[in-house]
Amino acid sequence: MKLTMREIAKMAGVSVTTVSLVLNDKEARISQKQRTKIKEIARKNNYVPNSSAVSLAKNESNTIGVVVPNISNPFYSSLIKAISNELSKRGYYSLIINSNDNHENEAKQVAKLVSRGVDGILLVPSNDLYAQGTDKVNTFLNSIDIPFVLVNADSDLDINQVNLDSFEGGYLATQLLIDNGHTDIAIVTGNKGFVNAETRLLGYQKALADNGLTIDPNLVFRAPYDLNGGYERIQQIQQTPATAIFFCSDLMLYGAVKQFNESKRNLFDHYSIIGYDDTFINEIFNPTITSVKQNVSQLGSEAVRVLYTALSSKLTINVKLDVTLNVRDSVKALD
Amino acid sequence: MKLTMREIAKMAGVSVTTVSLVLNDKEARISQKQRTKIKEIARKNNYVPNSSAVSLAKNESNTIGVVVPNISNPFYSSLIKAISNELSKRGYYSLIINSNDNHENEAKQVAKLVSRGVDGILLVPSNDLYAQGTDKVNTFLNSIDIPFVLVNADSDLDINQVNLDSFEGGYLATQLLIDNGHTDIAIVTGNKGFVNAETRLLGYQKALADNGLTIDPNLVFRAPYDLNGGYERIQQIQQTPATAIFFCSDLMLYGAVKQFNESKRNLFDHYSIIGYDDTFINEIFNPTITSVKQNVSQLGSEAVRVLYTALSSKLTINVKLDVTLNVRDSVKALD
DNA sequence: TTGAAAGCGTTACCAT
DNA sequence: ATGGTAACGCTTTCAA
Repeated sequence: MKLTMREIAKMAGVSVTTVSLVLNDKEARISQKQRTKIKEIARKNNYVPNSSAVSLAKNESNTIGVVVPNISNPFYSSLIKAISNELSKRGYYSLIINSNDNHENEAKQVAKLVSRGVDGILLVPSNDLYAQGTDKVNTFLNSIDIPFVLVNADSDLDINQVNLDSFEGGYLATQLLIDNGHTDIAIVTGNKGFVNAETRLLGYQKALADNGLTIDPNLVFRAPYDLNGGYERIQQIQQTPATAIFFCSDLMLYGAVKQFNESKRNLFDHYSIIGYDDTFINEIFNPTITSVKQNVSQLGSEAVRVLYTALSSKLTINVKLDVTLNVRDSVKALD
Repeated sequence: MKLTMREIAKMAGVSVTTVSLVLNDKEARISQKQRTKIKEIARKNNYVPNSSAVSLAKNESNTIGVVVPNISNPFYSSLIKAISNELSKRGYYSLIINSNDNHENEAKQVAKLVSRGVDGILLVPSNDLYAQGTDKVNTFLNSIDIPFVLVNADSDLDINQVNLDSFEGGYLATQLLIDNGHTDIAIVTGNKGFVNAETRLLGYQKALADNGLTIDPNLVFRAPYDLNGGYERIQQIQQTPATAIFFCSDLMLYGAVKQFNESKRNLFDHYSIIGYDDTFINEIFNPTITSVKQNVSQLGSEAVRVLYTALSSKLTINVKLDVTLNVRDSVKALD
């Protein structure tokens, strides 16, 4: 059965203080004899500390709350994997919560996590939250009164944040299309306010401008970052002169592929295509799909690193990670 | 700052007992007046209970450990989503741990979870564990001395387990192929011992036998359930007279598609294909891919339900969930 | 209808 | 070098 320090103390004929000191490897002045004896007893009886008691006494839980919009989305699940591996490496447990991309639920979950006594929070915000506008976002962010870091999103606030460089992503993708001779380039970015949607659009626009191309607002489309978003927008894009399309998420791209398949056509025969996220499935398609590759595992480990320092210091850190292009075969030179 | 019951009690001019009773909505004999007054104070000051203290006092943590082989694998991430949503619905937190498909790490993580004081464990075992053989598996399973349920795998032991019916999956898939006139049907199942690998194979064999077809051992292939597994096996399958292939995971199937694409051929032109898991991407391919559909969210919620009853009772439950076939276009009649 | 107090398993301060 | 004990914030039994 569950053994307590008190019992070990009794067995060893010492006080609980001594046991605690020894079992926690404190630099205290305890004789080597006692040390080995106590440790031996603990080991033999297979002692495990009661973490609720430890948390209560130390007022810390060794647990980090991780809030994400959708655990099963490929991007988020890779991120979670990176985060939880890094956290576990540092001796922390992760309490992973699904906000279901709903800002009210998200707020509720964060509150519960705080009450639960987590030491800190890694917040991967929902699009639903960001769609509420900056004021709402800021109010929410400011209401979190324990150490936390905003992951995969930007904020003007002076808070800890680590994000991938979406501007660069938008720029690189667009530049590749331009380099291949395209001038009528459509973009399908996230809905108004959605996480990273504006930044990717800005990168796209800057690339066009830098190359002396005009920015045609009729080539800018918006949708949720999912299958359906792409499925619907591709139907409108066909009304435009676009020869190339930059989808700001691979899922959208797949949705477009599906739409074309349904009418027995091949999306890639009609357009040069570039996606975002570099989902593993991109190399399975024919042609293989060029996509903006985000280093998700780096995003996760940086987020943990930043939170870790936030746990013991007051200054805020703002990290922006580079992205690259994984060039494959879905972009063809326009002739 | 953090408010405690003691402070609320002081503000309300009552005892902590009363506060506790009220805030926990106990059926106790407290006047309605006090009730509203106390609740009001708590609400206004935004009181949240300290869960470490609650856990310590009640000797339960309201958290469940969930161990999975790979958080970012589409199948597991859907399962995690279902589990954690269901758990949260029942007021539990989930401590999700990645075993990285390594049985030693898996054992270590389970031990940590126990010491952490979780109320129970949902174990989705690694293939690496099952590949060690039944004895090792049983020893490990028997060593877990808190309520737990084995998820997505079978065991001869008298323990709680909930799994999808892999025999049925194998049978249905094979029957569909047979119904379409195929007699030389290759199967790529998991490696020896891998979770559900034998059962799917048995379903395949039974379907062949039931239809009076001979079971050709040369058409049985084994591989890890991943991209590479399919990529490699498809090269060997081409040496056989097979006209149809049953991949026991969609990932394997994608690997085979990739192999064909690389040599400018289309897998679906050469074979009737059926996969397993019904990953969302299957409807994006051309042709869309037929696959064995497992009701993952049901698997998750059943697992939670079983664990929930296990928390308060001693009898063990063994649940097997039906699977269905999601018939699309990748299986063609042989003429 | 309400309160006092013991107890949950630790930690950490203060003695000795 | 070691021990006593308050404290952490809550639940629960027993009394009033």
